[in-house]
Order: sequence, then C-alpha cells, then structure tokens
Amino acid sequence: MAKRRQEMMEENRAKLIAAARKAFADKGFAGASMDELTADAGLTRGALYHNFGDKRGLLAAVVNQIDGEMASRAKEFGARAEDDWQGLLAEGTAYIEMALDPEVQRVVLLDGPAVLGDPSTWPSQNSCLHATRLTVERLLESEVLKPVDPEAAARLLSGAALNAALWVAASDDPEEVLPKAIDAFRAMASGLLAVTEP
Amino acid sequence: MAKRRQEMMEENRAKLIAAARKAFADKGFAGASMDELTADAGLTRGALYHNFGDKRGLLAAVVNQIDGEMASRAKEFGARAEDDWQGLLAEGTAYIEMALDPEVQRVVLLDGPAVLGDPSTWPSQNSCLHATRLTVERLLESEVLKPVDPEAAARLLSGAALNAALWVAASDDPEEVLPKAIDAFRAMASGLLAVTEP
DNA sequence: CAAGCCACATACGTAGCGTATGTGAGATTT
DNA sequence: AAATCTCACATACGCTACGTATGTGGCTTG
Repeated sequence: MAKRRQEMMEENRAKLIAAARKAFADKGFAGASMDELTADAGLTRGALYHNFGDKRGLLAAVVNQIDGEMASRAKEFGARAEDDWQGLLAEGTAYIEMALDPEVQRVVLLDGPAVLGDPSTWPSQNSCLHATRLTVERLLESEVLKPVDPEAAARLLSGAALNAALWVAASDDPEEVLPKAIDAFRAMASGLLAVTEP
Repeated sequence: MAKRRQEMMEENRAKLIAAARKAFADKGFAGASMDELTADAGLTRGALYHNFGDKRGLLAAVVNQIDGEMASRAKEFGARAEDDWQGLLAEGTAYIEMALDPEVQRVVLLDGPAVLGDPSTWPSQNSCLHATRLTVERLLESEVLKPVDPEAAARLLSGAALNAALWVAASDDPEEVLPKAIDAFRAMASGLLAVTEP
C-alpha cells in the first residue's frame, strides 16, 4: 500500500466534484449550499476547502470536467464527417445539441462565465474553443475559408452555437426550433467559406 | 403639488438604479452589498425592497436601462447606413464595440443571463435582440437574405457579436484584435445573404 | 515502533439577504 | 382646515452560508 493516501484523496475529490456537479446544475452556483453538497458526498466543508480553496475553485473543477467531456464529444462528431468543412459544421451542431442539456447550460454557459470570467481565461483554457480553433486553422491552411483570424472565427462560431442553444432551450417547443437554429448556424458559418456553396 | 409623492418615488428609484449600476458594474452582482449600495444612494434597504422586491428585481431594472441605451445606440448606427444590409452590419459592429464597456459586459452579458436567465425571457424582452430581429425581417421581405428563421438569425448574430466582444475585451491588446473580430463577424453575417457579395 | 505529517473534521466569526414591524410626511375626507 | 388615512421608507431581527482557525486520527517515514 504505497499510495493508499493519494488514492483516497483522488476518490474524495471525485466525490466532491460529482456532488457539486449535481448541486450546481440543479440550484445554480449561488443557490448551491456547500454544507449540503459536501454532506451528499459523505464529507464536510473541511475536505472541500482543503482540495479546492473556495467555492469558485470547486466550480472551476466542475466546469473543467464538463468542458472536457463536451470537447471530446464534439471531436467524435467532427471526425465522422467526410471532410474538415463538414466536420466544422458537425462540431457546431454538436455544441448546439449538447447545450440543450440543462447541466451544460447552467454550469458552463451561465454560471461559468459569470463567476470565472471569460472562458478564454479559464484554467481549463476551454477545450471546446481550442478544438474549434484547430479545425478552423486546418481549413485556413487548405484555403477553404476566407482569410480570417482563426481565434476570432472560433469564438464567433462557438458563441453563435451556444447562444442558439440557449434560445432553443428557453423556447416553448425546443424540438421545433432546434432545426431552425441549426439551419441558421450553417448559413452563418458558410459565410466564412472562400467560395460559395450551394 | 398634486404629484409630489410620485415624483419623490421616481427620483428615489432613479437614485437606487444609478447606485446599483455602479455597484454591479464594479463588484459584480454577487459582490455588491445592498447595504453599501443603498447608503450610497442616501437611502436604506427598506426603499430597495419596497421598490424592487429583491436583489434580482434591482438587477432587472438596471439591465433594462442599459439594454435600452444599447438598443437606441445601435439603431442610430444602423440608421446611418445606406441600406438595410449595411445597417445590419453596422448594428452588429456597434454591439461589438459597446460590449467592450466593462459595465455592459459585467452587468448585461455575464451577470444578467446568469441571474435572470435567458435574455429572451427578461421582462425588458431584450431591446437589442428585438431591434436586430426587425432588421432581419425587413431583409427577409426584400429577399436579401436566405430564407432563415428571423429569430434564429437575430439570436445567432447578437450571440456572435457579444461573444466576440467578450473575447476582445479579455485579450491583451483589445485595440489590435477588435478589427479581427469585426472582420470575422461581417464574414459570418454574409453567410446569411441570398447571393454572394464581393 | 515511534514520531511526524497531512487530509479532513469541528467550531467559530461574520457578512449579507429577506422580512416583520414601526413611523412620519404627504394625500384624502368632510 | 383639521383629523384621519395611506404608503414610502426606516429600523430591527433572524437565519443562512461562506471562509478560517484549530483539532485529530490514520497513514507514512525513518
């Protein structure tokens, strides 16, 4: 048992993050109580402050986890496409659909930026944004896109996608407006193309 | 002095909103203390709870005020353009530039959505969004744009613009990246056009 | 096996929100 | 015009919840 101590710590961190994820998604950052949250994890606030410093630190850890999951999911979708351009559209569509998840919305899209500041300044560096930028850069090299700044394009694309998702989720009939959002997204994204597509 | 009472109330509401605007912009919604804020306005929390119900109500009032100012400013910019399409681009550019104001960012873009929920559900109904949708609808009627859902297009445009602004503001050298953001915005927006423009 | 360390628990201080109640200056009534 | 009423705001209180300071039991190390 050389590393029993380390293992316990990892385990407790995971428990806290899991409980926090639930609490933040359910009640929002401000509404979530640290006492309740830690009790749900079978621990106390002591563990929390030792591991994450403060409430914001815990949110950062949760956001990081969800963001990572989103990025890898989007990558999967993008990889299935036949070319990079279709891949970019697929990634965007994937973001829109993922952002329909209340957990993603509440934690990553609403409380995340409000509490932690702009996504580009997050410790996690925002995997989603990074992935999109890489795809854009590939498309710029192959001259599929107009010569735009890759970071700017990535920001605009993800901004549009995530905002569209917020709209869809807030609407009365999400199932009906989702295709409209995706249509509009694809139309706007095609504005980045160097040549017109049908 | 038939309406002395009404006038006093309006005045006090204005004082509170002004103080709140400052406090929210400076310390964020969560960080702003109601006691401090009301003291700055020369009043107490009693006035605040009587007029706005709770802290969220006060934020809603502040957001409403700023949002209105933004919408009228954007309209001015749009009206100066030579046609509706240039007007839409001008509005978008105006949003990007306005969103560089820390007050707008902190209050309307970050805390607003986090505390009050999706902008389309705000009591103010989000004047900015509304204005953009009207412009889009005009362009749809004159068949300048592809047949997209006007609400979706408006959401995506403002989402892209505001997200671009957050990026610009968070960057090391805002003056340098601002034109990049505007370029990318115009490119993406042109994706909504029915026919390609040079 | 003994001494130390460390991850976590416990206990405390404090700030700030919302509510319940009080009050005095205008508005209303006769 | 005087008395009463109304209501916008002040005052006082309770409660929740964050962060910190201190304690402790079990692993770790020599």
